[in-house]
Amino acid sequence: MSTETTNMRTVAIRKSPRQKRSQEKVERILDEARLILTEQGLEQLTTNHIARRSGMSIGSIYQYFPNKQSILNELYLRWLKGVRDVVVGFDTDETNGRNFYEVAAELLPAIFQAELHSELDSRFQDELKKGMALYPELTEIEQEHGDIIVSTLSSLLYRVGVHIDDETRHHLAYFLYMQSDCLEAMLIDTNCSPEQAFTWFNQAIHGVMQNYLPDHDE
Amino acid sequence: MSTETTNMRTVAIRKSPRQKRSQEKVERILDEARLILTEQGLEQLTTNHIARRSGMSIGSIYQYFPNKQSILNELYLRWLKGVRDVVVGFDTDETNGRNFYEVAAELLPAIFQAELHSELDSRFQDELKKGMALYPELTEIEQEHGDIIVSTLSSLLYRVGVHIDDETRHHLAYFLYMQSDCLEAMLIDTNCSPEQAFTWFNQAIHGVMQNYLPDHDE
Amino acid sequence: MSTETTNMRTVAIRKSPRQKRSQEKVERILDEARLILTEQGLEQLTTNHIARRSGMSIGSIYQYFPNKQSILNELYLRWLKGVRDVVVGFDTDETNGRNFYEVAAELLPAIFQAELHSELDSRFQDELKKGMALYPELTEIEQEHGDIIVSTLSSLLYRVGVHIDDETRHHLAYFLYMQSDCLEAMLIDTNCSPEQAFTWFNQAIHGVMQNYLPDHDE
Amino acid sequence: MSTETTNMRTVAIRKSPRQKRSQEKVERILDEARLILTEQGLEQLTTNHIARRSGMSIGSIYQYFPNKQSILNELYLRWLKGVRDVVVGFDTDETNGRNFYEVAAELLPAIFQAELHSELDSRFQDELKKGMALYPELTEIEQEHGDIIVSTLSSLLYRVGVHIDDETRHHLAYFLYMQSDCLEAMLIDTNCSPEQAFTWFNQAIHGVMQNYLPDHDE
DNA sequence: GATGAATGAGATTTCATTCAT
DNA sequence: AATGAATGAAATCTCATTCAT
Repeated sequence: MSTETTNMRTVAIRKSPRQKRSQEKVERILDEARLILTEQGLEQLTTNHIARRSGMSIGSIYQYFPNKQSILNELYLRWLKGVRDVVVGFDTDETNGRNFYEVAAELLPAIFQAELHSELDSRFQDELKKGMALYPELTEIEQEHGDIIVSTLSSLLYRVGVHIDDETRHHLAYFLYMQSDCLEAMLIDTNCSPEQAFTWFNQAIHGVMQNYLPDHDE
Repeated sequence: MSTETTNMRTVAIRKSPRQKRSQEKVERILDEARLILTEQGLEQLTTNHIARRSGMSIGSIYQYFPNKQSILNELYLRWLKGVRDVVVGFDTDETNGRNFYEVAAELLPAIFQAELHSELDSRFQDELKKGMALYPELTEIEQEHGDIIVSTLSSLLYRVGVHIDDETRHHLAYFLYMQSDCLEAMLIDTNCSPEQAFTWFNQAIHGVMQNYLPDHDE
Repeated sequence: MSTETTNMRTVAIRKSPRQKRSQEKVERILDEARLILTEQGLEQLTTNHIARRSGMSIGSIYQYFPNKQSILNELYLRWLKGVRDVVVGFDTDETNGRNFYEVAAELLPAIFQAELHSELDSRFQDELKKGMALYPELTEIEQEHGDIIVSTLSSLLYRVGVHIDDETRHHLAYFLYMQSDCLEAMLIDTNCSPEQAFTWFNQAIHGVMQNYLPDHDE
Repeated sequence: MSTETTNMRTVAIRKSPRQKRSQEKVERILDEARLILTEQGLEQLTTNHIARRSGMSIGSIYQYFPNKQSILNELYLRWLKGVRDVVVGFDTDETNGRNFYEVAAELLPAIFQAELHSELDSRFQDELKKGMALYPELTEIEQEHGDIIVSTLSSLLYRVGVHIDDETRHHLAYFLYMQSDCLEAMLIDTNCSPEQAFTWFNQAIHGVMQNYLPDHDE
């Protein structure tokens, strides 16, 4: 009965919440779950707890979500979507031929903002990641998400003039994705000034990218 | 009831195991716990399970560890110590005045090797991360660990000639620490060749460090 | 707290469904319940399930039945009625003075046929028995049913000439009822040929009845 | 998710109760379960209920039985064993060549006594049978049991001189098994005198068996 | 010191039934 | 009459921890 063999459960939201009332309830559940995660951590995220705090009955929770994990799932999906939308938003013809460093200078802060609206969200994100460790399904979701991000970044690289073989470009995109992750960690975990951080990461990225870009610098 | 204050339990090992027998028991418990974690996952890591597999009684476990969490704690501490030792091992007078890039070229692979000895260890590490999801104390341990690593790297930076103000050097050390993390993720998650990855990360590090290092390159 | 007094709930059908529409709804509920029982088993027989499948609201179900149990009750009553009707159908003046063995030779197969119309019904019957396991009231219904059958058989015995004291005749009727049960079990559980089974049971019945019947055989 | 597909669970007793203490606990649990079944019926047989009534903690129940069903299982197994032992006890060379009716006259009351020690046991038996309807595993147990009984009876028939083909003799054994069941039902459900009942069933059996037995009667 | 039986809080989930709309 | 969202009691089972022996 190792984790790998956990039988796949349905984790989709139960009712397609067309009606406003239903939608509100779903939101209330998710909001409360997010608050518990942020304030008390994953261990305290029990179904009873969510019900009590959101002023609903435990039965109501199960009217909207088939099981506890699906709540975590939904939170995670929404979280990732925010980030993905930002990146995908840049993947248009308008980016074609633009200067990479300019695009990066816009993209990085945008991603950063999408991920972290507030300090609270950083705790929330941590707890979500913990949830990922526990529920393999969440990891799958993240992998898909990561694939999309990296593919999009790869496409972006092409648009700004990186015309190398697909595989290397893909790896390069992954490298950049990682850098944005690191930047985020640095801003969260240390009191380093954003300017300093941005400068360093730009230099780091520049150190690699200068070999792949046309000579915009001159 | 924020997580930090939730459990103020004692998680240190119970008896300073001076006697050889005691020490052996502690090791047996930890070994068995590691095996269960690696072979069967965190879900199967129950105190009863550990007791049965290690041929001891459940009561004996509690003679040496105040609670289950402290076992995970100890495992995690030892794991981190391995990595830390590598870094700290470079923090000697012998490093004074050495070329940074040379040191980095030795340090990065060493860290990488310390973290992942084998495939088994990667499973073990995953399960430890799950443990972190459930026991906030483990997260604290990791933070302390990170602090030590970063401090040591900062000290290393000084030794190789980065004589800037302490805070900035500390941040710079953090930046380097993150880069080693990224490198690891890249090698695990993609099929990028190690050479390629090492090249990129060296270039990235170089992009930043060249501004802080004396001109060794010439 | 003996079982008999545990639930003194109303289990009768709620409204005397004079109106055609109401009657139709009652039938729809019962039909759907029977289908669920046959196709999916007692575990899936939930009020929500019945409501969804019959295209009605859960509230409507409770308009026509005071509780879930009363639905099972009604199904069971109808089922038993089928068998009872067969037996009662023989309890008319036309049977007066007929040869017992002739009557028995008609009655036994008729009962058998009434109980088991098809394979589906055997599943349905099984699931009803599960229901009996959970709802003691169903057992009471079966007892009443048995009483009626036995009384009717007793009356039949009188009609064919068994003019012994009432109590003994009642017991004799019970004996015959049991024999039909055994015959059924034998035909279901073994691959014994119906002819063989009928022969044996006729011989068994004959062994007892010959002492109570006028000498038709000669 | 019909009953048939219920995944087979372990239903064996958990600890081989070598120690006296353990054995006593197992007995206490089973005794209390039997009492609940007899006094309150299958619906009231919950794990919490058993724990409370037996003055043990719910955890203790699960120390000795892996799940609720296994308790019912054990009760059923023990019950059946009593009956089986009686029948099998007759299946020795000493029975060879004995008069069938004599053997039957000893066997039937013996079976009857083994099944029903008291009035209470009849209710207990009823509830066990209900349990059978709910838990398919119990049905399997009963089928095996029935097979053993019938095979043994078939062997007995051979010993007393019924030398017909195996299949028919097997069916005949089944017929006799059913008759003992009926007799039991009659004595439980009606106030018919045991003498009367035994007489009838002997006559019934005689009606069939006279065709298969050597002429002991003369 | 060692044992392991006993404990019981607590987690997830179901589903009959109610009642405001 | 009809609806179906809301309720919450109740059921099964786990497992960290204690403590009498």
